[in-house]
Amino acid sequence: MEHLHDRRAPTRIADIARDTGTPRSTMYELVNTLVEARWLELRDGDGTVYFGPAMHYYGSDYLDSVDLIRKARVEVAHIAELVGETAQFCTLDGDKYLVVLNEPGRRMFRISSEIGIKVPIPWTASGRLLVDHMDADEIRRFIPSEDFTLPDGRRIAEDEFLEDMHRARTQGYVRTTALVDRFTTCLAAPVRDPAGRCIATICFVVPADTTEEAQQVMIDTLKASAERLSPGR
Amino acid sequence: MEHLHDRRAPTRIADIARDTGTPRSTMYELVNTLVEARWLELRDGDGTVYFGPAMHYYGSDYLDSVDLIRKARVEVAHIAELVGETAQFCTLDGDKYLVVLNEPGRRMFRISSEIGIKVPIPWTASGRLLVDHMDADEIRRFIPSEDFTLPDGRRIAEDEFLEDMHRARTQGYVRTTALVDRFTTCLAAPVRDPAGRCIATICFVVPADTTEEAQQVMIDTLKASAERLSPGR
DNA sequence: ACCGTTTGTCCGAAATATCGGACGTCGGTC
DNA sequence: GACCGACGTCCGATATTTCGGACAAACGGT
Repeated sequence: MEHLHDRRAPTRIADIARDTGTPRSTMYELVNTLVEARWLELRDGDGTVYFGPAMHYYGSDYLDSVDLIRKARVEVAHIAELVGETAQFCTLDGDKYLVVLNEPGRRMFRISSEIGIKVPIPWTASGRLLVDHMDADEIRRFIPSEDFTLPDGRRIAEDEFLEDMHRARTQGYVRTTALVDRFTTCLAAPVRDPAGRCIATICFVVPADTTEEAQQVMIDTLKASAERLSPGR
Repeated sequence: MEHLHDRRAPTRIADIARDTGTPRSTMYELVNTLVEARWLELRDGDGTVYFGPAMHYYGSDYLDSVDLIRKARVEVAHIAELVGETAQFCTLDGDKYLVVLNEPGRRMFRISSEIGIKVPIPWTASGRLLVDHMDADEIRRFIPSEDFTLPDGRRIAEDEFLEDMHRARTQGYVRTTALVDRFTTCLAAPVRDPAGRCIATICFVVPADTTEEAQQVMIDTLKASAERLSPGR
């Protein structure tokens, strides 16, 4: 299952066996068992398998069972529809950033969601909010050093990151441009627990050439949503 | 996992063991393994377990991988936001009706979704569309006789069902009131394949006292969405 | 038509998980 | 303070699954 999630594509059984180092005969038995239970599904008739409907049912049960996520679903759907851009709800998972909810905007430009994919904290706007309760030392210990290197090889200076973080805390939102992707801007606002600690973020992913006025509207929208999601406020 | 899905609530390990007839020690080992993999999650500190985040990630991958469902997500989110009522996307699973997508409306009146729960076809509005390619004989063979009995004991006459079905086909939508629940009206429109066969439905679940004008707007909305979802049209 | 590769199934030996019971701990009740 | 039931862990015997190799069928390129 993990392998399929990483590949994010229907995969042939023999390939799964080879790439995970599992004996072929074992993988065939395993997959057949899981297909019967509808955890997996045979696709296309070309012998590939991928996740089946049972995963969706169980996943929905999970979403409904977590209070904050259930509320966030409503907010994310609402603001994505309102603004027409891709909206997300994100948290930390260990020392990585994680997209929990993704609602694509009307713009059809990125189909694949990144739900469940872990990303280095410094690569993201939300990351600057999610660690803003730590001081410089704690952050250095918490975020692996290599995570400050972007996919294109550029390196984010540590004090630049800390500066972003402090500005974000005073402004109540954060904006980053051309971090992971040259043409994308991210806008994020913090969801905070009663102690003021950022436990999640809600954000927009928009083209970098979006007008400043439009971005201001989005920032206000995000702040309002984030406030509604912050427990005990 | 199936047991948790049926119960739809965090459950204590010992209860799962008892109710599924599994030895207690086995269930403890099993649950601990799955908790480590984040397929399950310990809740509340009261020793209950329920689905974990991994199920959500895998479920999202499934939704993204099925073309019709991916498109339906956009439609359902859109019309739920537009109208402010609960919208759903449904299909058949064997001889049962199944909610695949559920987007709650602004009305907060039913929190729990029914995603992945199977329901007898005659209990639903959509059911009258999903079998409308069959003749009376085929339907009699396809739908178990006991499924024509509603939860409150009333029985739906077979020719009444057939009549509903034919009316639905000519009108392009179906409306049912007080079927499963005395105060609820369902409005549904068919998603059809190029051969004209109903492969899914998109529907609203609204209070029975919703005005006729509002319902007409919803019906038009549903028909437009269903048309957009119908492949090869 | 040929041959090398991939696919899916089958088998017995070896590795692993399950089972059922025993046991210590924890909270409530009388 | 003694008793009771529920929780969680541990253990050896037993049942199940995995493994690796063998094999036939299907496929693709020359």
